[in-house]
Amino acid sequence: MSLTNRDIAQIFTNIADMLEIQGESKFRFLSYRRAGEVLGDLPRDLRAYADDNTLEDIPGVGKAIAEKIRELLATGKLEFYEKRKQEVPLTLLDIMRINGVGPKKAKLFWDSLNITTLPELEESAKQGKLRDLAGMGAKSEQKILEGIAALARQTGRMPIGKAKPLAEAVLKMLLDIPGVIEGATAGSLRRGRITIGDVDILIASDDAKPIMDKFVNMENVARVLGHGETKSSVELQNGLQMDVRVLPKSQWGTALQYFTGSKAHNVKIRQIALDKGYSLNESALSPVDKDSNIIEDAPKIYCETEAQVYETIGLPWIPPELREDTGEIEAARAGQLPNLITLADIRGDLHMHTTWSDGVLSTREMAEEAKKRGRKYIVITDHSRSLGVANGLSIERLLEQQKEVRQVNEEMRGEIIVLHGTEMDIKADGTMDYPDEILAQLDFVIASLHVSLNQPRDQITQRLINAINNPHVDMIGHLTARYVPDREPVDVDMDAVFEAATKTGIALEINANPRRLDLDAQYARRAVELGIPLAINTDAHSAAMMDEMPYGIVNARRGWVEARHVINAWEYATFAAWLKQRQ
DNA sequence: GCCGTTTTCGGCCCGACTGTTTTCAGTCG
Repeated sequence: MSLTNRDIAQIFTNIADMLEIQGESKFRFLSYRRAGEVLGDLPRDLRAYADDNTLEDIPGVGKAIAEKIRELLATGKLEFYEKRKQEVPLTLLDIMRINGVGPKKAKLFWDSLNITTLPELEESAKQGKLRDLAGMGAKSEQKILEGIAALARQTGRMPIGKAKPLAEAVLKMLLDIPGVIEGATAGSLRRGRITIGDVDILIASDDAKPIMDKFVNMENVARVLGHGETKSSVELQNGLQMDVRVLPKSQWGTALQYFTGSKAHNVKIRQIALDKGYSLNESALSPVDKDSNIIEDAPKIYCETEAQVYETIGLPWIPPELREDTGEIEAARAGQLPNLITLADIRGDLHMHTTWSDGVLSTREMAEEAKKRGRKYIVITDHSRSLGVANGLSIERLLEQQKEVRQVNEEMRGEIIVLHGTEMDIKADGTMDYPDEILAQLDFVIASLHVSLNQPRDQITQRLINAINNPHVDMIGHLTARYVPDREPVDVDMDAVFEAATKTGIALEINANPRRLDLDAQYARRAVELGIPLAINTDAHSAAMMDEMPYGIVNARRGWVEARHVINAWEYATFAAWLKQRQ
């Protein structure tokens, strides 16, 4: 079993934690942490970079880390890591997951009480052994017990589809407080990440106290983690952590920029600010001298908008979805930021289900709902015959359905165009679920993986390539079949899939369902680079799911996708012409 | 350990909050 990018990323993250516990140079362990962050989200397998000799082109990867990646790929092990594990127990890293416990505390417990695991720590806390340690007290001990209990409640990062509605409800409540001028969610939610670690809410107001008080007293709060004058943190009953910060409107731009992140993006932005003669923090840009010390009596620059912040340091405003330090700052400098797609660009929806298979609305109802949402054209794509659990259509029912779709299309002429297609299964043996002569009668054919998702990489890859090479298949649906957070993506050679897709001109889907968001952003970006057309579809099984399109848009924006890359952002005539030249 | 439109050496972001403290260290984002 070879190591995945995520396996390798985790090893570097662990090394970072270990080095931090050991009191290594800050910049050294930060380098490993950065490598861990970058490697988990790469569009290609590390092996491919190693084969191309381009490991060191990856930002955050230099000579030393590239060498370690090569060792891991070649041997499956890393001598450096094995040695560290001898020195720092791996279980000590679990202790650092407790809110309020960092490397210093972990080391303190280990050194003084020989604690290396969570259960040991819990036991010691219960026995009151922690309170007498240097810098500890009864209160800290209690917090550790609460933190351990919270850890058990948490199930890791929350899918954006769950976190976003919660965050927006809280934001709405806070916006109703008298004196509040403006409010927004920041952090990874604003950047549109697929999972959210905690929610950051910013409020512009001159009177923070009522906001702080209302926030920590919300009824779904399980635990108050902090309650300060301008900043408070709570843990909700479902385990989600939420932070609220209040600031004057005059500082809105710097604060929003600061708290949107990402950390890597901001580190670079602040460096650029320093080069321009300013120290940038969440409240202002402060002029500095040549030693980067703030000039006390020089006037600070306050920014009400983010655009002013970027402008002051000589850059155009960078959309939040791009702020991951994966080339957006260089692109901004060169005046080559992409013109990212927006929800308003979407004209069609090419993937949806009806009561013919496992949807809850009829063809006509889906068409009406799509029209309400401004779609100009849709494709009805129910499941194919082998997917019994989803009431997949036999060939007879498929052809019968076509008559109905044609009729609805006729009835709604001038309102919306309704096409007939299928979401066909790519079967476990790699064959397609309908014969070619049937597929030829459909307007649009999606091929998707739904079964035997645990097959080995070669088999999964071959199944996808078979579908891509079928001349009737127009798009691959939710390519990796992942489900956030409980189902991992299939094990697939994406380079091989992309290569096949490039040859046939097939489209790849960005499924907008917030549990899927598949293709993931880094793959969407790679598809754009390779000239592979994309489609952003809701895969709606109901009217409500049609409203999930914004999740797909945000994910596409994270992948640097522009409207011109997206076939269902095209005018119908353009889309139809594309379909025709495929046939 | 990484990185370079001043640098291949010498930098590397910054403030709020908490709990323990009589002035600050640790954690977090």
